[in-house]
Amino acid sequence: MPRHTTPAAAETGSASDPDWAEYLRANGLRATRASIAVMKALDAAELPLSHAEIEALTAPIDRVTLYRVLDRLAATSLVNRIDSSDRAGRYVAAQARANSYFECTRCHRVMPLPEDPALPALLSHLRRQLEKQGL
Amino acid sequence: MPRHTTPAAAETGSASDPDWAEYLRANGLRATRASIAVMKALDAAELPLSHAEIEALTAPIDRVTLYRVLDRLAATSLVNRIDSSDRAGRYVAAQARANSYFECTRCHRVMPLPEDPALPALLSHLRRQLEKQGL
DNA sequence: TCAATATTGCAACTGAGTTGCGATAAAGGC
DNA sequence: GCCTTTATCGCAACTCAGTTGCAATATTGA
Repeated sequence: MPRHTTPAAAETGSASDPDWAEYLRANGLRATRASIAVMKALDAAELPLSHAEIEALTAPIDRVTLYRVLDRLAATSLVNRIDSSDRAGRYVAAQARANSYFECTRCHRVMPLPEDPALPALLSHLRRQLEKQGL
Repeated sequence: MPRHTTPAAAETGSASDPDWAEYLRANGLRATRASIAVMKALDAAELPLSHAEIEALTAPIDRVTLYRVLDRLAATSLVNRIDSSDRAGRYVAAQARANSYFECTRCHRVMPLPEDPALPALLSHLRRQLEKQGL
């Protein structure tokens, strides 16, 4: 159940279930098990996800395949890659991309800036971090 | 021959040869062969340098030692670490640090922005890159 | 000069991402 | 629907930046 507007909303299944296969083809990509799964996962995600996080959500897709799918999606701008100072890229579905992101220097989670609708996620993250450190 | 003002200019050798050992000690660090060599190299550098580049300039210092020296210098803010999208950090002597840097997306060299005195280096870099690509 | 403590050098390791290549699966034509 | 072309997949092996453990060594302050 994607939270935001799905582009080229060629709906197929249930009322609001975007047709990722069509979406991918419309953008010149092949509709494969892997690329569809990745789009779904990123679309459903609250925040930018790392390769490892996406891998967990889309198992059992091979990790190299996943890198390649992400590269292709990023090359077509269906997905944006954000690089983080922990040297692990984070990926966001392009239509979900906020203007800018910042990064928690404790745990390297990448999050949008305050004017963004995802602000609640950010605040609760900070709260958890502080608790954890007893601050 | 450092191009910019050396902090705590306790001069020793020839007229304008900063005493790095004193400088390091004044900042609570030990004056070791490695840390002095790194300060010299970074002070003389035109642009932020990668670990590999610094290693070449300070040979024969062990690469792990070099990582540790850079960490310590960065922790004391005598050096700033800039991370680049090619996942390799670049280092600048703190007193040489410009306000902001940008990164060549072809080769990942990190350079200061136009209001900076290092602008000429940037321009000739761009020129070389374009030539190389026949653009 | 000497003891306490930080730094060094080496080997081994981690984690993110890449490359090569044969096997497999989409897409478009018929 | 079937077949061919072409892209994608999956696996193994590899690269590159950075880290960790630890014994040997160097620096500092008394």
